[in-house]
Amino acid sequence: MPGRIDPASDTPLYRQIAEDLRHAIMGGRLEAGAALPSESSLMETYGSARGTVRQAVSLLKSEGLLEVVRGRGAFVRRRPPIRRLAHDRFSRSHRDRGESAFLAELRAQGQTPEVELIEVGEGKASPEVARRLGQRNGSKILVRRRRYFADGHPIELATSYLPWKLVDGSPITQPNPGPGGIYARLEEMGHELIGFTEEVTARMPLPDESKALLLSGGVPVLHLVRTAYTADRKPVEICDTVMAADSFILSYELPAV
Amino acid sequence: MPGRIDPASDTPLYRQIAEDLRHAIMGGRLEAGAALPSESSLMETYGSARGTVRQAVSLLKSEGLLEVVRGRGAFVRRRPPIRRLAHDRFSRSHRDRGESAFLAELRAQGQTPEVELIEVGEGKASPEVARRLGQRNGSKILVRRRRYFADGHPIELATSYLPWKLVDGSPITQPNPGPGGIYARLEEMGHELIGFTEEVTARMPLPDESKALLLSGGVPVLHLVRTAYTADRKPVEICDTVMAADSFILSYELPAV
DNA sequence: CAGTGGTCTAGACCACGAC
DNA sequence: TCGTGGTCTAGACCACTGT
Repeated sequence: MPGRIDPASDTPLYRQIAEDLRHAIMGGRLEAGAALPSESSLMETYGSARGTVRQAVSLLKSEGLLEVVRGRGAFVRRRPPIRRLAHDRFSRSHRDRGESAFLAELRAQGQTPEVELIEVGEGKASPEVARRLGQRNGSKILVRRRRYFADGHPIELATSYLPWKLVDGSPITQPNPGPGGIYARLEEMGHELIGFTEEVTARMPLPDESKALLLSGGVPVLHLVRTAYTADRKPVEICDTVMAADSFILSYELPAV
Repeated sequence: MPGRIDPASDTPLYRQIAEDLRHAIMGGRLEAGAALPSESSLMETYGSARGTVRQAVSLLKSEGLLEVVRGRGAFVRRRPPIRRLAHDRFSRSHRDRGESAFLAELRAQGQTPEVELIEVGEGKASPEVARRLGQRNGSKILVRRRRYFADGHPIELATSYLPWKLVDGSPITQPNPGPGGIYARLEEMGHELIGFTEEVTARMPLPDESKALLLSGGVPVLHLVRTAYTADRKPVEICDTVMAADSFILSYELPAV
C-alpha cells in the first residue's frame, strides 16, 4: 500500500504521511490494537528520511490515535472501557451503605477500585482555596491527597481541602476517616450537606500528572473542582480532581428552571 | 541565565531544557505574552543542536504553555478570558427574553457573540443519535449544524438532531427559528422541556476541528452531548458540542439527594 | 534585507523488548 | 542477538515577519 504521497504538493510530506496513516486507521484497514509498520518500513514505503516519518507518527500520537512503546512498536490505541460518573454519585444512600462516591461508582460497573492515600495533614490555604472556602489567605486547613485506581490502573488524582477548625479532632484528620468517607463524618458532626458545585475544564497534563496517571501522549486531563455546601450555604470542602480524560465520561442532569 | 543542564544526567537533554524553560514560565521570569529566546539563542545557551532545542520547545507547546508563530517567535501563552457555562443556561427566563443560551451567556460576560449557520436540513440518524433519541436506525431527522464565535474568535461547534416528525413544518426547520431559539419553538408547540442530561468528555481535536476552531497545539477540546427531555420523558433533541477547552469552564450544581 | 520558525536529510549511538 | 523506538548532531533549503 504505497499511499497517495505527492512530493510536489504544498502540504508538508510528514502531514501527507500522517493523513495516509490516519485514513488507514479510521477506515479500519488498521484495527484497534494493530501494530503500525516499523519506522524503517515506513521510510521505505514513503521514500522519506527517518526524521520525517517520525514527525508523522508523532503527530498521530499527539492526536491520541497511536500508542508507541519503545522496543516494540506503534499501535492503534484501543479505547479503554469507559467509566461514567453519574449525577447521583454523592447520594446519601451510598454514604449510608458506608461507601464513598468513587468506590460505589466503580463497583457498580464491575471494576475493582483502589485508593492510595498520598498525604493527610495540615497546610496553609492558597489564595484560590481560601477564596472558595471563604477563609483568610494562608489560614490553617486540612489537606487530604490521594490517588484512585481502577483495576490496578491509576485514573484520578484528588486533593481535598477543609477548614482546620471544622475538622480538628475528628476522624477526618485521620488517614482512614471511616465508612462512608469524609462526607459521612461531616454529616455526623452536624454539617448537613445540601449541595455541590462542580467546575470542569480540560487541558494537557503537566509532567507530574502525566507520570502519576501513566498517561501516554495525546491524552488530556479533565480538571474538576468540587465545592461542598452545608445547609447554611457555607462551603466546607474543596475537592480538586485531575482525571485521565480517556477514562471518564462526566454525566450531569439539569432541571429546566 | 544558563540554567541547570547536566549532560551526564540520564534524563534527556531536551527534557532538561524544557524543564528549565517551564520553571522560567511558571516562576514568572517569563511573563504571559513574553517572547521566548530564539532557537539559535537557545542553541547557544544550552550548547545543543537545533533539533534538540526544537524538541524542548515542541514539548512545551504540546503542554499548552507556548504559542509559536512562524517568522515571529515563541510566546508564553496568555490564558484567554474565560467563559463560564452556568448551570441555569437553559433557564426559561432567558428564552422568555428571546435569547438563546449561548447568546445570553456571552452577553452577560460582556462578550460579543456570533453564530454562523453551517447547515440546516434533513439527514438520517446514526446509530448513536438514533439510540439517544429513541428512534429507529437511519430514520429521518433534522440536522442543525453551526459554529459559535466570541469577540470574533471561533470557540464552539454544535450540531443538533431532532426527530423529523416532531419538527416538520415548524420554524425549527428554517435557518432562523426565531426568538429564543429552537427550545422556545418546541415549548410553543406543546413540548414542554423538563430537563436535560449532559455528558462531558475531553480529547485532542481532529484536524477538521482544529481548523474550524483555529486551535493551536496543546489545546484539547471538551466534547459535550446534551439531551433535552419533555414532560413525558421523551428525548426531543440531541446537541453534540465541541468546544475549545481553553475557552470554557463548565459549571454545574448538584443537589444532595 | 536579516531573523524567525518549518521542513527535510543522513548519519550516529543508545535503551529496550523479543527471541 | 536483532529489530524496535529514543535521542542527538550538522547541515540544508524554504516561508514568513519584521525593518
